[in-house]
Amino acid sequence: MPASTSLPARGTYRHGDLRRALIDAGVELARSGGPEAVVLREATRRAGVVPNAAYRHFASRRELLGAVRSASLSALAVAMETELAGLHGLEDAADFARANLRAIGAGYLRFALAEPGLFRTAFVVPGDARSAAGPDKAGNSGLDPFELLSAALDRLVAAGVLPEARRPGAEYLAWSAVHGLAMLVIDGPLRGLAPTQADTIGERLLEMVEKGL
Amino acid sequence: MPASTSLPARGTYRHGDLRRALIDAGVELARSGGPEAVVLREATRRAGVVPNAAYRHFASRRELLGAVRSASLSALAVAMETELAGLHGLEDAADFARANLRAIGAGYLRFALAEPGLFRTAFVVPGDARSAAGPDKAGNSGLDPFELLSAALDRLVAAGVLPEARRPGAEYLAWSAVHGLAMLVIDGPLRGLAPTQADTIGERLLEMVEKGL
DNA sequence: TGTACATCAGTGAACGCGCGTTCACTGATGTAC
DNA sequence: TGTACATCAGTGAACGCGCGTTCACTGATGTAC
Repeated sequence: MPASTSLPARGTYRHGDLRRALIDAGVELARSGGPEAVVLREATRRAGVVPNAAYRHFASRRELLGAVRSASLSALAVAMETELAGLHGLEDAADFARANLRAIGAGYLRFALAEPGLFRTAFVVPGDARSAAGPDKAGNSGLDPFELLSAALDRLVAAGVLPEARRPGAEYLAWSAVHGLAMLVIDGPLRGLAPTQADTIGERLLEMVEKGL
Repeated sequence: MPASTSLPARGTYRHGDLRRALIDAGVELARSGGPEAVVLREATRRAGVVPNAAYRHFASRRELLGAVRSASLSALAVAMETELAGLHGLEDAADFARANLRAIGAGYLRFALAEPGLFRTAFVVPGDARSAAGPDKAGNSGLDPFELLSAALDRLVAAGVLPEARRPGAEYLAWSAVHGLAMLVIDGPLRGLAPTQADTIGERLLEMVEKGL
């Protein structure tokens, strides 16, 4: 006898790890369409489950989106860490600290260009208040994107490149520059830019930040 | 006899200038809720007209949104021009050129903070291809926001502050920095920031751009 | 080791909602004679 | 100056859509004895 179309494709009544499956589906949706594409019904469809089954694991669509947002931030952190890991052969502490900050920025930009949907999702305004740092937003190092940037700036101070007096709030300046370029290129008026052009501008932007900070 | 609720509130059958009224209503919607709040049916409701009447003036919701977007860009240009007009008593051409660029940036940031909904609408990706510059996006000077920035940078070169070699593409660097801060503050993780703090960071950011450009 | 039972993850059906858009229409306006 | 008529801006009714969410349910699992 043929399986009814309304019956789940999986053989068992229980799913196994529906929460995980819904987040994964949500991430895929976010990847291809940004935060507004994270539609609860579609996520359940992809998980092979009836729509309201989601409410066993999330109180609302917003809560699912929040989980997807954390996953996106975590992916961003990993991209930044990957870029950091690529640094090599820099003996001088000052050079290393500088390269560090550049790597942070380059990783950020690279991720934004490679995964615009996830990038936009990572920065959606969370519906619930609780948006404190947490391990679900972090990369392999345990630091989230903001903390990675802070660490790079601290290293810059430690190496004597950035005067201590200019350190407070420096996150916001560096972050603004890089975030702005990302936004303009993936979503804004610089949308048409070829990836190589975007890279070039990214280089110059990081140069400007380093010089102007 | 009481007016039927489905009849228009206005006395006459013809509206007068429905196109204008729909754009105005759309701008109000964008002001309070950003681009996604520009809902065709709500705009017609506010104009006191039946939903499909909008199709006499716009081919689709997207087209209405496009008109609202142009109006938002125009408002941004005006805010920048207003800031420029406030400059006074700068004899030295170099000082003036520098103040000029700062005013452009400050106007941009001020508008983003004062009208986040319109700001976000101004930078929504237009559905139709034709997004060329046009008078509908411009301020009183006839220049749109991007052109205002370009002009300020040109002045910087003319005054000998910015080396000619660094001029090409400088728009993107300056724009990125300011746009990024705007985004982080109105929509992003810096949402909670007090306006005075935002101003302070804005100042420092413009300093960084000037120094790093 | 085997059985009874509580737990609770997922089902099935339905809800109300507001949206964008299409259709055939009506009646105010302005122009030609 | 007055009348006939074409134009086309706005009406009225309806469509299909997919969404988030609620309800009472069913049946697989794991635990207590």
